Amino acid sequence: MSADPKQRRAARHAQPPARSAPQPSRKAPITVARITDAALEVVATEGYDALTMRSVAGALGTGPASLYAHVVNKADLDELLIGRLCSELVLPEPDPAAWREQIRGVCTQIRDQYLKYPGISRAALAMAPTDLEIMRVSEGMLAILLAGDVAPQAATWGIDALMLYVAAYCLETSIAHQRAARDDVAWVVDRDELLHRLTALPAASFPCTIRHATELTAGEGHDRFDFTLALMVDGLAHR
Amino acid sequence: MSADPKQRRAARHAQPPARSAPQPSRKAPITVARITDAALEVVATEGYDALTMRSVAGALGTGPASLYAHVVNKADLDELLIGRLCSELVLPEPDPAAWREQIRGVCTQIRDQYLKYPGISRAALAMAPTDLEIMRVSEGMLAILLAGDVAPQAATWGIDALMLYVAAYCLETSIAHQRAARDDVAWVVDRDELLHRLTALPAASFPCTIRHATELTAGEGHDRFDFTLALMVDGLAHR
DNA sequence: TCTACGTGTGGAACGTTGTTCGTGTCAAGG
DNA sequence: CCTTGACACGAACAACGTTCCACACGTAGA
Repeated sequence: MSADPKQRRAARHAQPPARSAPQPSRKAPITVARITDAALEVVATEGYDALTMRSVAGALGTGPASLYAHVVNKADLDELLIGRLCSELVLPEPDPAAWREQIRGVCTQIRDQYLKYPGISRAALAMAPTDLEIMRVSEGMLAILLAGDVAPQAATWGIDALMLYVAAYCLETSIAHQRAARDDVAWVVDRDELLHRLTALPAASFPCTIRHATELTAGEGHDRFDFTLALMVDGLAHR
Repeated sequence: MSADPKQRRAARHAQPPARSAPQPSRKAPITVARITDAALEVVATEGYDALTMRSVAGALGTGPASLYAHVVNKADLDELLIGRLCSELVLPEPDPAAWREQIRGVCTQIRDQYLKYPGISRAALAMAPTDLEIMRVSEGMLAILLAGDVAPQAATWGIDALMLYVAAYCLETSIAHQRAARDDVAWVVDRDELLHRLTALPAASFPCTIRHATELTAGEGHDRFDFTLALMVDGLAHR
């Protein structure tokens, strides 16, 4: 194996890494897979803010310097994590009769993966969509939309918009969740409190907000998400 | 004025700060406004990553500790910046005949403000929409949509989706811009290079991506943005 | 078999970040 | 005049990403 980790990253991007001998050497050496697993564990239990070089190194029982033999940066680690997440998505065989449900299904999978690892969508937003696993997901979604007879240009731009929205939505709800978990109990969840705040606004400046405070605070679970997804998907159907 | 900066933030949120004596004390004291100005200057010239307590303090000719008498956190500073940005948006008087153009106009203003301060949309995404200036914008957009006869529930959720998308879009393009500015010249802008990469993918795994590589790399300027905005706004009109 | 080497490991350290402590300074009130 | 309170800021602390360098160890060559 090469000594320069940048060359290793390049080697990772060359899709089939040939078939190197798995080399099950004894005594648990540090590998990229183990680093990725430990990092995802950290994010799942403590959130993305707690994802530090030191925290993953600690989970592996070593120091932070040991990671840099396998990973270029923290940005590289982020790329690995998103790649792993994307690799676990199941892309359906395109069915022209059910293309809307299929895309919604893929987006819901992405949403659930993001929310399973709170805050990781921030890494997804700050990353160049160069990764092969991400392109695999894009390819799958593109195939579904094309099977649904969506125009190619609308399909590509629509996929871009969908992925951006899903990531932003998950980032927002992740932040709201962990804020609610930190500041005592149920801070955002308490709809009555939020509704009271809205109606307490100055009536002269916020007439619409006050009149429709119930709609502003409405939505259980992922109603908002489902609405926006349907909005965009149905829009793609009509052009 | 109170000594505890948290009380000051609370005082800022109480909308009309009464009419305290302006107290034009001599010798340029540090104020929240001056901090906000200096911070926006830093972001505009060096990007959001360079926005440090030390950098704004340096721009003000002092040390970082001086800021904490006027600002609770860096998160509080972010909130101030977004509030300032929102306060500079002009909200049109709702015109039922032109509501689509009006929302697109507001979203375009938000976009241009975000892009004027590269990377600041990250702060917008990571913030609770509690701020009064943000609510002023929401109120304005809600008034426009309601004037356009959009159903209240669709209007509120649609505004949420629009603002999330605009922020995510600006974050992505800001990152792409500064990556292009750092890594030599034109790294992302070079469409031929990108197209070449796409067509170099394994044809067996990426048939759709390769076939529609031109559509994937298409779009000058904000074509993608305009497409998605039209997609969502037109969708809101039909429900 | 011994030896030199390359490779992965990890303790220590550097520079930078957000944030706090404590001291100094200056204007207003008694 | 002195006291008092608020403000400014140098210094420091903990934690972060990252790098340097010395050490251990399995393997190839003499």
